[in-house]
Amino acid sequence: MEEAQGSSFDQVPPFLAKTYNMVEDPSTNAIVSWGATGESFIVWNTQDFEKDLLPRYFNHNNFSSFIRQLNTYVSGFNVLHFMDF
Amino acid sequence: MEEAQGSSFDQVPPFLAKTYNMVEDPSTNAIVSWGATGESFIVWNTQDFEKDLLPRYFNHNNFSSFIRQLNTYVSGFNVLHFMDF
DNA sequence: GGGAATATTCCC
DNA sequence: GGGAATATTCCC
Repeated sequence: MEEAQGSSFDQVPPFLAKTYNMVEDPSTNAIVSWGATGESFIVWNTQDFEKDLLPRYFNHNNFSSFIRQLNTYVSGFNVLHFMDF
Repeated sequence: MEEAQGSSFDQVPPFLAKTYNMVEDPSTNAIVSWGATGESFIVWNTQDFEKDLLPRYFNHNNFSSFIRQLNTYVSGFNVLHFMDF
């Protein structure tokens, strides 16, 4: 074995690890959750997502800032759906 | 007159304008205030400064992050004093 | 969407 | 202290 220490998350950029954890957390599935195939995630409540969830993981509560950085990592991918009420 | 619009603060980097306003505010003089000559500022209570004041102006509450950026603007200057209790 | 400016963190 | 990586904002 070459690398023995740390989880595989150590090699994932912080932004992606945080986003994964944020979507993964079952306690917030009413706000954001994985899509049916697990290849997308769905923001069910944009207001709660940006004002409540984002600041738990990031230093801001702006949806657009989240999208800006998401685009730097997954540009061109169809990884998220939005839902507004 | 060349430039007619906006205050002179428009030309000041955001970090310096925020820092100026933060120090200038008389209501927080117990936490941070100008030094006697007005050429320095004094942090009287580091805990309150970083946990209460910084987040009002910046996206963090870390003293070291504040100092890091201060150094990019005023490197080599003797502009602040610290006081710990 | 993304380039660029600025901010924040991380680490030496 | 500050270089570099990353994050956040600003603006097109």
